[in-house]
Amino acid sequence: MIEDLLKKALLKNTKQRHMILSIIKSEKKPVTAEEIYIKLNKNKGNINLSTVYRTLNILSEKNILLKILKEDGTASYQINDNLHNHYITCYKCHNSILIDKCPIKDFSEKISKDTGYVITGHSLQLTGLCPKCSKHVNND
Amino acid sequence: MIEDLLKKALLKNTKQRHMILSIIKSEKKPVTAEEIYIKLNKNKGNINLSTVYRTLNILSEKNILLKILKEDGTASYQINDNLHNHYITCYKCHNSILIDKCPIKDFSEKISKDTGYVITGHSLQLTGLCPKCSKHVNND
DNA sequence: TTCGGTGCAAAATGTTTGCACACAC
DNA sequence: GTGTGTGCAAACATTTTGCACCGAA
Repeated sequence: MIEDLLKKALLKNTKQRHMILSIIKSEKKPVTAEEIYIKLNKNKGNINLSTVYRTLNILSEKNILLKILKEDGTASYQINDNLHNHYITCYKCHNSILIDKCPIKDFSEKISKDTGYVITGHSLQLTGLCPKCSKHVNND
Repeated sequence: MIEDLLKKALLKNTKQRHMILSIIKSEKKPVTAEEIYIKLNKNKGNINLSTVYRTLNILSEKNILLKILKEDGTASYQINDNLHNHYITCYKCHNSILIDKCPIKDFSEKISKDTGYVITGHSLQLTGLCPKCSKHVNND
């Protein structure tokens, strides 16, 4: 429940936060602030973009959301459960496809043991050439 | 040799590119455009920041550099050899430490086989709590 | 000589902030 | 009622772009 998430984080349960979280929850892919903002206002939510950013920041700090950085440096967010995914993006055509299993999970434990850090999140982005583009490569 | 790198990428061997690449090569850590710019002009290089950005972009596209995104969405760059590193950053005190082995290397092959993508780069950033901070956590 | 590269200034993009008001607790 | 959260507008930081000139091949 969204209310519980907010309570757990000691945050007030406002209409805005509720709507933002429910959009993120309903998505399978990580979403950007802009995307959330657009969806909100399609549903006549009338929520300010600053509020979206502020909410995303505070929820990431509290580890309720996972901040994912895309190639271009913009951020996406998803619920920080163990079901998240990673993508590989073609640097030519910008197509991206899902990697069906998070390779970090297995590694986390080892890293945690080695470093003493409690690992709460990670961001992984692979880049490459998709099959189509790698066929007609001439290095340009 | 820097000239060879540029030749290989079919790029002209200019003074600016040479200086930028030699700064990146001399660093152990990934460096930002700004940092390169500052170092350049300390060495009275007098190179424009746009040029730095353009160079970094083109060299990343050619896979000579690896673009690394930091938590805040800004980019750093390092030479794209097999010796690069990853870091884990504490979300409280922002300390970061080195992870001594890149966990993705082993995975790349499998992913490449599964997806048909040619994997040319990746960006991995772990977040967590360092040992010191995880001791006095009370969720704020 | 040609075309790619650079410098400069200006714009675009994504994100953050200060302030006054609003609303959850 | 109090203090956290929000809307708005303005600021900010990073990165990109248009254009004229420059210089490597």
